[in-house]
Amino acid sequence: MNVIGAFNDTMMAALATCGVDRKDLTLSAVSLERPKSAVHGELATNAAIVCAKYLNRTPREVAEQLKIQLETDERIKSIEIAGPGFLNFVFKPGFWTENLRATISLGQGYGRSQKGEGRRVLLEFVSANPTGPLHVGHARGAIFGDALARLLEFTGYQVFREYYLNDGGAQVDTLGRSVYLRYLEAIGYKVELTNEHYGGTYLKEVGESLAGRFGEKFVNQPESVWLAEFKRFAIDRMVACIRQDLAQLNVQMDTFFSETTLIDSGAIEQTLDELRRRGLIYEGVLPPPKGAIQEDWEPREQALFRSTLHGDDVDRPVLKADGSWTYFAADLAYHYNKVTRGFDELINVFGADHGGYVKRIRAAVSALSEGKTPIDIKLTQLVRVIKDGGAQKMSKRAGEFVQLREAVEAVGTDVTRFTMLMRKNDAQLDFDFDKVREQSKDNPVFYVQYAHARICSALAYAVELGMIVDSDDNSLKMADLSLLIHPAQIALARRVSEWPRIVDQASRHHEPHRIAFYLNELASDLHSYWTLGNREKQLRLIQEEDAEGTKARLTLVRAVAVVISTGLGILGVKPMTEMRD
RNA sequence: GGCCCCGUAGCUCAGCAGGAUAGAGCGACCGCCUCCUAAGCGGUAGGUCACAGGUUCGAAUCCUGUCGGGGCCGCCA
Repeated sequence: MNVIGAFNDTMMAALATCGVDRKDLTLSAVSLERPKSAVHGELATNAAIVCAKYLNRTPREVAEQLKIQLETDERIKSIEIAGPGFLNFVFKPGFWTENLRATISLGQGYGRSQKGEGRRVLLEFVSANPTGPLHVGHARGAIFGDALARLLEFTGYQVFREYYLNDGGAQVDTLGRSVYLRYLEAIGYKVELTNEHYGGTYLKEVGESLAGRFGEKFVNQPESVWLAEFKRFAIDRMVACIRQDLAQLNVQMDTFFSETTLIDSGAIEQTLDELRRRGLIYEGVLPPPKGAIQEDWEPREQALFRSTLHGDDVDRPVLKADGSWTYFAADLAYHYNKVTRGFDELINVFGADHGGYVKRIRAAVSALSEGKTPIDIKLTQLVRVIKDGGAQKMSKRAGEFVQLREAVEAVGTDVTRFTMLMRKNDAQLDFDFDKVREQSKDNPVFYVQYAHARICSALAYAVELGMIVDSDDNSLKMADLSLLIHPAQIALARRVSEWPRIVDQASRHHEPHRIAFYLNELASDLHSYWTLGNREKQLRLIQEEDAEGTKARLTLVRAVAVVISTGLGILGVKPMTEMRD
C-alpha cells in the first residue's frame, strides 16, 4: 500500500490523455513530491512544466488541462496552479488517514516491495586483513554493509553477504612471524618485536596456545619449518575473533571467501588465460608514477591488464618482479569468480583508503563479465575516534588502535549502529566516545527510541483502562479514522505515508542513512504532536470520555510505531518499548 | 603531477532523480510539566550553499575551471 505512489500512477495516466507518450523519457523528469513550504500544497508536481515543450504548448495550458482531469478524483480536495506551472495538490484528510489502517494491517510488511524482483546481489564488505581484531574504522563498513543488505532484502533482492579473506599475502607472513615471537615469549624467551611485526597484545594468547600445543618443538628452527603452520593457526584464530566482533555488531556473513583458495586452485591462471584470450593481457612497461618521487623506481617489462579499455587511467600489473601474483591478480580472479557464480549485481563496500582501487575493480568486472554485470562500489570514509576530548591515532602495526569490542561494550550495539548510520557513507565521521556513551539527547538513537517507547506506553495504558482489548491491533483496525482532522494529526499521517517512498529511494541509491534521517523526522513529528496534547486537551491520545476518538488517535500513533519499528529493523537496531531506568 | 571524496549557520551534518522563501541537531537566548514518560515541545538569533563561468523557464544539486581539506598513486594489502 503506497498512497502517494498510487496517486502518482493516476497522474501519469492523466498525463497520457494529454498526449504524452508513456514511454517518453521526459516522464522520468516528472516528480511528485512534498513541497518545502506548506503554502504549496501537500504534494506538488512539475509535470506541466516538464511536458510543455514536448507537447508544444505553454506550461500553463498543460497545467489547466491536467487540473480539469484530476479535479474530479475523489481523493482530491483542491488543486492550484502556481508559479511557472506547478500543480499543487491538497487531499481530503481521508487520503492520508485511511493509509494508517493499511499500515497497521501490513505491520512490518508496510513499505516492503518487490522492486528487486528477486535479483541476486553479492555484497562484499568488511574484508579486513585477518591480522587482528576489527577496529572502529572497520565497524563503519560492517554496519553500512549490513544495513544496506537488510534494505535491499526489504525491497525484494536476494542478498549474499561475503567477506573476502586476504590470507595469501605478505602481511600474513608478518602475522606468522609475529606469533612465532609470541610463542617464544610464552615459553620463556626474551623477544624483541620490531616494527616489522604486529605488536598488538592480542597475539600473546595465540603464542601461548601454540606453546601449549607444540612445546619447544619449533624453538631455534628455521622459518621454513614452522611458518606455514603458524600462519594457518593464527589466521584461524583471527577469523574466529573477527566473527565474534561482527556478531557483537549484529552482523552475520554468509561466506568468507579465501584468497588462498584462488591461488591453490589455479583460478588466477585460469582468469588470466581467459583475459589473455580476449587480448586484455599484454607484456609492457608502465610509465613512472608522476609527482611523488620514488628513488627505487625502475622501468620494467611485466604482464599488464588492459584496464584502460574499461575506464581505468593506467593499465595494471598482474605479476610482481619476483614472479608472484600481485594482489590485483588475485582480485581479478576473485571477481571473475563472482561473475561466474551468476549474480545479477555486485556491490563492494571499501574503506576510504581503497579509493584508488575503484576504477580498476570496475574495469575488471566490466571486462570479465563483458559489461553484463553491474557493480556499485561504495566507499566508507574514515572514522575519527574522539576520546578524552582528542582524536585517537589508529595504527594497527603499533597495536594501539581502538578495538571495536571495547567500543561496542562501552556504548552498546544499537547506539554504535545508529550513530554510524546517521552519516552518509562518503562523509567523514567523528565517533565521539564520550558523547555517545552519555545516553543523552546528543544521541539521536534515543530520540527515536523514545518516540517508540512513548507510543508503547500509551497503548499499554489504554489497555489498562480497558479502552482497547490489548496491544493486539485488532481493536484498532475498526477505528473511525475520519475523526482525525487536526492539522497535526494529518501531518503525522502524511509522514507515515511517505515511508514506502523513502524506502524505495534509499534502496535505489544504496543509502541506508536516508532511513535513519527519516526516522528522526518521524520521531520529531510524534514528539511534537504528543506535546501539543499538553495544551490542547482534544489532542491527547487517551480520553476516557471519548472511546471512538481514542481508538482513532491510537491507530495514528500505532502506525507511527510500526514504521519506527520496521525502520529500526532495517538499520539492525532493536526498538525499545520503555526507557525508564 | 594524476585520480577519488569532501567544502552548506559558531560546531557536527541533511538536502530526495535540478524546482518555488536552503533545513535539523548541538551551542546561545526566551518560554512550556496538577496532565498518556520534560531523554520531550514551542519561539528568537545565526547563511554570498568555497569562488568564477556555463547549461536551464529554474542550480546547493548538472558541466568546466580555480582555491581549500582528506585519501590513494608498479615491485604493500
